[in-house]
Amino acid sequence: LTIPQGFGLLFKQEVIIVFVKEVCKATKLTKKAIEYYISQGMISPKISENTYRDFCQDDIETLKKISILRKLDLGIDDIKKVLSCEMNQVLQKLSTQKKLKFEREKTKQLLLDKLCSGTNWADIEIELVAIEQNETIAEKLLYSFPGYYGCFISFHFSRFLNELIKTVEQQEAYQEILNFLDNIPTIGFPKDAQEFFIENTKNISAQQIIDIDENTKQAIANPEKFLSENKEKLTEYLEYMQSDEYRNSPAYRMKCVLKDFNNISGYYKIFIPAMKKLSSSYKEYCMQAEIANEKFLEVYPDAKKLDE
Amino acid sequence: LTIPQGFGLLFKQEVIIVFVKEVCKATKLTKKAIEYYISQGMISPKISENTYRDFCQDDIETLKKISILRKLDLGIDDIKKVLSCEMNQVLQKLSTQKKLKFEREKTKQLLLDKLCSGTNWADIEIELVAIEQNETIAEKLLYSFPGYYGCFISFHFSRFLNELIKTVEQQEAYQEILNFLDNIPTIGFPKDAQEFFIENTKNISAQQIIDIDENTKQAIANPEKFLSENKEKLTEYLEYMQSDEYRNSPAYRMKCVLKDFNNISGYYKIFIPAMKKLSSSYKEYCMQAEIANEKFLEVYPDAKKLDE
DNA sequence: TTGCTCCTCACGTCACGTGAGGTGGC
DNA sequence: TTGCTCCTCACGTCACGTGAGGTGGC
Repeated sequence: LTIPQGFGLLFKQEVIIVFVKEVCKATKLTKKAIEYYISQGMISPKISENTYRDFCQDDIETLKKISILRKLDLGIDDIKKVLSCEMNQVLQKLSTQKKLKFEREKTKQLLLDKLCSGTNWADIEIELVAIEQNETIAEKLLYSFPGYYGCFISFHFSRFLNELIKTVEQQEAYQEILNFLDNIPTIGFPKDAQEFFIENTKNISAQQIIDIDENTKQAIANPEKFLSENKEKLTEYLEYMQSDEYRNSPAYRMKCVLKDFNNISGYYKIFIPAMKKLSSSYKEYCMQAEIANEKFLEVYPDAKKLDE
Repeated sequence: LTIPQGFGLLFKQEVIIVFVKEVCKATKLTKKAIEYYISQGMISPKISENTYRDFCQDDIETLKKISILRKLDLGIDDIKKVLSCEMNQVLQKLSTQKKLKFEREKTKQLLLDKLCSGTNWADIEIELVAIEQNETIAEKLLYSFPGYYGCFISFHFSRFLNELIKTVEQQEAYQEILNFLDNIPTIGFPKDAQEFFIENTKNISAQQIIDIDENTKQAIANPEKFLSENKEKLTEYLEYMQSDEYRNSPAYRMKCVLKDFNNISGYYKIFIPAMKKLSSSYKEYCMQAEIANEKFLEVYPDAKKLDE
């Protein structure tokens, strides 16, 4: 749909108005949908003398984008954010949120099957409680921490949150975690650090985040293999980490910001211990991680310096 | 929550009323949710003289079930069906529907990531069209065929429906399929056959359906392996298929019903050829299936009789 | 009287869909 | 005049949430 508006204006002083119906065709949206988006201020076509709306090419482009984002299940408010240039920042969180929801849906799916094949209602209910607990923590993690970091730890920890709470100790740990996460906003990231962080990590996609997590997992599960297969990369990496280039990079500054925050907020002192109490699979993972780290330091003793 | 109503009535003629608040506690539902379910006729507690509602133990049990089913994302109408003893029949379809939706969500997820990492809008739009086409066909298959059979073929074919329509021939095939599926209700399964079918297959879970499909896929992909690994089972199976026991079983009757229907409805003459035109991966699959079948008949020539 | 529970009724949500009723140009 | 498009306005959807305003028992 290209409008020969130039010709119209040039030769005849005639104004060519683009009507809704054409816009509907071009965007495959209904009239009512378009009217709704107008009412939401997402586009603002001029209104001509005869009260008809006049859509410009920009309006149509915007509507096409809206249509796509709606089909990808974004809500109107999120679409507004995406359109107003916070695109990657918003999509990153939403994509992660969808991935997390996805895992829960999978579990619910299995529960439906279980119901179908005769499992009793009480057992299903118990498992549903576990799913909800997982959801609560994962969502709070996602939105308590800025940008990429929220996506990462939310995804990282949700893996360990599928266990049923059985003991009083676990129940207490769950409460501690909720308290911790509810109070994060008050402690908060320093605002400039937060913006800096978001700006520098907004282009990392949810898939990349998962890949990073998955790689770490594999490395920890089998450190010997990881160390032998990645000798060159690791040497390079360690060199880079000790270089001035790194010390002056945004990555380094982000690391420092995170470290400070984790110390001050109680991430290390409250959150991590509570997670270990809550989830035996997480505790197990931490133990493996420690072993892997020791093996790593045996091979690369220089790396000790980096932690200081 | 057990109410000593017996005692109350026996010794004192005193009526013990169970109030909403207790029901809220017992079911973890809100008052408003409970009121809504009452307005929908899902429970009908008596109303005592002082206009207070009096919930019985049955009401509470029903509410607990409703709560669970809502958390599993069933709508109110579906829940009504489940509660009115069509449980397995409904859950089977819903579970399959969810699985299909699930796959689509996964694809949409990837599209979100693609958008995030810079893929242009037009490419995303094209892929969205493919997802919608898949959805249209899969949904129609699911609800055009009764019980287990609808679940099975819907799931079976959706695997091959992720290709983009590029040629005119594909577009035509797509239309043929839609026409075919829209006219199925008019041809229809004979009603008694349909009931018979649903009755005999309602206990098959969505997971089992997928497993069956997956097994077939594997067998076709590598027939030699399948034939050598399942010698005993296959011999047993062929014997059973030739026995009077089988000829008198519901399974046999169902097979006949299906075969007749597939001949009359145009399933073989219209639907299958159109699918081959639409989807190259399905065409490929069919060719493999034919090869596998020949190999099978080489080893078990007796099986030829079964097809007549 | 106060504080508690219970009730009904009305309106809001979200992203539109479905008419009803009226205008403007050919 | 007829048939077409355009417009606005009101009400419906789904599964409740959020008050408002009033009753009943201790």
